[in-house]
Amino acid sequence: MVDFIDVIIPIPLKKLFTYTVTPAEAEFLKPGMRVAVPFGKSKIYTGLVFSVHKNEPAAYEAKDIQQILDDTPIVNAQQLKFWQWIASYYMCTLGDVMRAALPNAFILESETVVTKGKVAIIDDSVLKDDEFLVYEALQHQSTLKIQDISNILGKKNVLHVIKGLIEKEAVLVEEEVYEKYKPKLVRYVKLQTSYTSEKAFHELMEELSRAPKQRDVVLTLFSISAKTKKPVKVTDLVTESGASSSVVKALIDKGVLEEYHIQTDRVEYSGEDTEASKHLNEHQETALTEINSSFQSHAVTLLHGVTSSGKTEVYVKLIEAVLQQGRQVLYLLPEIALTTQLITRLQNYFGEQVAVFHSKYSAHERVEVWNQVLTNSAKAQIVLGARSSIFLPFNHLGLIVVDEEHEQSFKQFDPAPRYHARDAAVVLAHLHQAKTLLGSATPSLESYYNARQNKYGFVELLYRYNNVLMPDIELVDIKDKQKKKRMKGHFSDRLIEEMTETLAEGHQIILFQNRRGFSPIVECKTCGHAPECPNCDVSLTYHQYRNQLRCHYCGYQAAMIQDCLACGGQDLDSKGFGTEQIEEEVKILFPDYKVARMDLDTTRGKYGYEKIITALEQQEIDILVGTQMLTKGLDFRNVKLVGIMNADNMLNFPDFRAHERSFQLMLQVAGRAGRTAERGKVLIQTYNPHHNILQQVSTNNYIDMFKEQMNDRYNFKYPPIYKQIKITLKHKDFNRVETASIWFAKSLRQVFGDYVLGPEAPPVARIRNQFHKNILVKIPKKHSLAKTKEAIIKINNSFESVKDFRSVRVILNVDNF
DNA sequence: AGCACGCCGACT
DNA sequence: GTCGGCGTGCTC
Repeated sequence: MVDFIDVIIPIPLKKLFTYTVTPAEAEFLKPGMRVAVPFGKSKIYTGLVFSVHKNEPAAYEAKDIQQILDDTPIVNAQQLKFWQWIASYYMCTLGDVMRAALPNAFILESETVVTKGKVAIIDDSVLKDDEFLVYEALQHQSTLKIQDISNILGKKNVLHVIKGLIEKEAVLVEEEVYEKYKPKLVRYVKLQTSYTSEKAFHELMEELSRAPKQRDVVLTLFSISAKTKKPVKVTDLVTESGASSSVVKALIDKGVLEEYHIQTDRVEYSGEDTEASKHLNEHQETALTEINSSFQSHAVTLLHGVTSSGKTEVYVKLIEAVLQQGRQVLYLLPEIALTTQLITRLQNYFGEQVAVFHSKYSAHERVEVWNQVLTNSAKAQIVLGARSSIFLPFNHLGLIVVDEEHEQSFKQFDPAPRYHARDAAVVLAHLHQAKTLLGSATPSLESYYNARQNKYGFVELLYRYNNVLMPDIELVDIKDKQKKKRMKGHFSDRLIEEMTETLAEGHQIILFQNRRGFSPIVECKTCGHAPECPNCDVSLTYHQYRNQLRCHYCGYQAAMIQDCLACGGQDLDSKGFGTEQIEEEVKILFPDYKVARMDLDTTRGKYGYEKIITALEQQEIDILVGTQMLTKGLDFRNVKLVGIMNADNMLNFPDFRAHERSFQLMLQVAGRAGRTAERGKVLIQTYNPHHNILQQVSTNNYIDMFKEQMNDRYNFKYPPIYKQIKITLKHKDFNRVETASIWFAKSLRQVFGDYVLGPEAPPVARIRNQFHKNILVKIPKKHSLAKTKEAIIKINNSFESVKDFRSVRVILNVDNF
């Protein structure tokens, strides 16, 4: 009887792949272990064991596995279930999920390595030019990688050359697999055991009397180990003794010292002792009690707590209780809010038990966190992480906190799986029979709706900490101001007044400029021509600080043009206004104050973001101009005034959630003002002060906003009343996407009728030289989501069997908002 | 997704 | 006449 395993391969193929294993291997292998498997003609991939069985595949002969990579599973049974849920709900393959879930370092890939062939000397004349170059390079270097050969030949396609060389037996190729993760080892030294006796030690000192440096090192080592009674690191020894590391090396070579290595963690917390969690005020206390009782009847509870109400302290109390039961906690945050501010705050309470996991971590650091969670290490009882941390190998999860629940960045858009971390977290918690707490000052409509439907529990926290008043929000009609000539650039007289006053009092100011949808473009005043991206259907945006034109979609950059490309006119105008222009204007209006800017450009570096935040905290900045980034969970004590430069561009954004988002964004930004004793002030400049959303923002009226928006959602068949799936088709040939999308939409209409919208070209119809078409399927609550997806998959399958359509890329995006 | 196999234009 | 372009099909 032969044994088989089914494995997941990290490529977007719908099937699992079956390999043969020996009975001993079948006994050893468990689902969740990694194996190296041959795949295709020559490649070796990392597969993840999904099941071990004895069903021989009928249609083909299974290959043998190459190697087993783990001793114990690195993915547990609950995760595999979770992966399957993600794959089926978000309509992607298990391979896609595997790619997203496992730290990169776990996924080994083979690399083709070229070495010298058996025939020792080859007659040069039989080799072609390219072949000779490779052959010669191998005389100097024992191995070459495909990439090296590409570089040598200056070509991309080198496979033919290699093939020719193999035929002539001039080279051999092998597949080499690299273990990407190497534990970080720290060098330690100790005295050789033969010198540990007092007598031997004295003799050693005598012996070293003529080598004073070495003697010093040995003495230092002796004193450090006497003091700390712990292993001594080489680095510590070097710093303490002031000797160079070559002295230490000499001692090791002599056999006086012995060198050894201990595996260490890259991710280390070196903080003070933990402090006790704060006492809650009466409102927080009530909220906590309500959350706990809500958890009795609901697995998910939404906490609606206004900005600065002290939600974090409530979370801390909940987390403490869960930790006491010996269960793990996952604390999810939008990437951008994962700043040192919150991390240190939690570390102050929970010390070493907090592990952090986000995209700025290196591959190795991620593996370490993964392993800590997997082994339920004391160092990872609380994981603080961005959306991808839902994939960590939890085994005793007791609570998931999703903070800033309304943030759209919880949804993954680009590579599959296109999951929403908040929604996936609810499912994950369910698998662990854990509770989920969603927290926000401005809940998403879908969560609030779920709470009103009693699907989720609901708790409110409506008082700010220390009973600070909510900021006073004032709307400024800039249309009127323009008419009366009271605008200076983009600043109304009201805003300038308030700014002057605030600065005079020694407080700080935040100016918010929503960049999206309103970027500075360059336009010729003579002919109206604006330079466009050669790869995408968008105008290029002007970046002052490097005097460049850039495309936000594909990253294309060009030098700023001197004269119009169409008519040669010299009079160019940079339209629109971004953060840069606001910054310039502020500098002119308030030359005596320090202005800084926070947007994608200024926060690019590794600590760029932290630098600006710290500068603001230290009050080195008086006025901060920024984009959305400003909204995310930052706590600035001294900011008193917040100015929203233009509310209209977000309100008019072509998206069914534009109003909801504007409301959330404005209230979040407003929340940055006056977080301590003094009441903050918010000025919102707009052309349309009577807009309902602005009225609701100014009165902080969530309920009205909710009711009105829900009414729209109901009327126009949008989420959360209807579910929706977006289907995007991409191809470099416009006509092909056109016909393909019409065909696709027509097939969908045969099943779903009027619930299908499109095909429609998105606002930017061409990105990276690919034309896009969107089709939207709306699914009423009464229809089964599973059946709908089945039908879509069926249509997609027949679509793919049409020869002309096969090269059209189809992207399915479930809950595409 | 890669990667090999197979059929048509621009160079010696 | 070849070299190399990328359309099509398969991967246990």
